[in-house]
Amino acid sequence: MSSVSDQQGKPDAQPGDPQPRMKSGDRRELIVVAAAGVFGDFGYFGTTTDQVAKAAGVSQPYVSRMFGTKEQLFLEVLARSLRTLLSAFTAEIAAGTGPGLPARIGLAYVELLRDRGLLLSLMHAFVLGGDPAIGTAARAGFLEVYRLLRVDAGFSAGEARDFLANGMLINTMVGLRMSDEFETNDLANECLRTALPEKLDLVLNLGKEQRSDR
Amino acid sequence: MSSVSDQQGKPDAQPGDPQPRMKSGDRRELIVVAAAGVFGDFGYFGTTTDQVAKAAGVSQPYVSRMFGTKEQLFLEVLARSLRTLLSAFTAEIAAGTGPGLPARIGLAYVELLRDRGLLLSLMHAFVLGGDPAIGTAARAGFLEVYRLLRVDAGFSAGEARDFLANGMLINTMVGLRMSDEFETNDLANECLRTALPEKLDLVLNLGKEQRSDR
DNA sequence: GTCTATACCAAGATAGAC
DNA sequence: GTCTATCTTGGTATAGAC
Repeated sequence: MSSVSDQQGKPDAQPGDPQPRMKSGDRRELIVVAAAGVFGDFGYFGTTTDQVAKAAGVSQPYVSRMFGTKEQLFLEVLARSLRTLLSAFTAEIAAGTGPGLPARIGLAYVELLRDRGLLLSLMHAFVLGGDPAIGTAARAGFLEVYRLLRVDAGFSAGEARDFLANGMLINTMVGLRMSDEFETNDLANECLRTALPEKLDLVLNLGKEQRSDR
Repeated sequence: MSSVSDQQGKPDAQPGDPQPRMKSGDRRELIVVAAAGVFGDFGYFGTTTDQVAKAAGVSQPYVSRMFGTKEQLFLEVLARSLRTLLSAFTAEIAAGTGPGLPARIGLAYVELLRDRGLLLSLMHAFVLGGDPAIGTAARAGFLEVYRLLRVDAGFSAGEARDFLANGMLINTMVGLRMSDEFETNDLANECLRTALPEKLDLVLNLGKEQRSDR
């Protein structure tokens, strides 16, 4: 997946560099993806539209112009995150139900960590349930995931709970940057290993990236 | 537990009402408790010092004056939340280890929902692990809880994980205000019942309060 | 110890050029 | 479609009175 500005043969997002013109929809997608990363790190209120703009390599007013409000942008990030998650799960279900499904959906979930900020943006949305717009969308999204697990995937109520509980724990530990302590703290080490028996390396690599771009 | 201003025989926190003088430490505690509620609803960045001041019935500059910065205030809320949680767990351990301990600690955890904003403030802190000050404190707190479970309470790694995972799921559903949908949405209903086999009413009552003071 | 008034800054959104 | 310049608001922190 080459970065968009490669089509011009130029490096990404140089500060004052005017961006090449682009179809509105493509640029929109680009900004939403960049926004997911920033919202994942700082949450809805903690993120500025300028941070998003910088991450996407466009000007701050352009972000406002394109999405109207920061809230609208966040809602689009949320929608994209849920869409991606639901289709990843749906793909596993389509690949066959049966005793192996929970494990496969679990792996698919962890793989979503590759999509920078996807799960963390969701998590930030989930803890803002009191917000009129965000809370409504977040609840609906969570319930849609629950429905998919129970109905489409055929999980029992207990299986769905266990799955979601583990997911929330993983999200929390990623949000906590627990991987920062992986080598230096035995408890952190064990905690990560226990919560992520598979794909531990994914979280650790993620942690390195995060540390380097602060 | 009577509210502090009752000692004056007056109703709480009237808008322009100058607050009675009080020992600095008492007022501090009062503000930290009020702040926990607000931070729990809106998170660190989403909360204004003015909201906290209103909730505590003092003036906004007084909050700044007393805590220096919003960050310092949040760190004190975080510290108080962790202290309360750890001593609740410690009390259960002191009451006896053995096969019943996990269940008792689980109940003690859910009881913490009575302390408005306690678990939600923690949750907001956990997803801000990238913040230099908050992240550091949050990681240390989380690991201290993990240590207590593994060492003091004698949980196995798997038990500790299961316990924490369920805790994070409960926090998430509370943050999501899932209880808003309890009566109208069958999936939400089942999801809450499954995650909170005990003390479901506690979350539902909490939900009512939250809805009424928005 | 607590308030009122205010300075100061950061951030979201708008206007208008290109 | 995208930028620069700017208006406006809201929020933190400070000064100073009581």
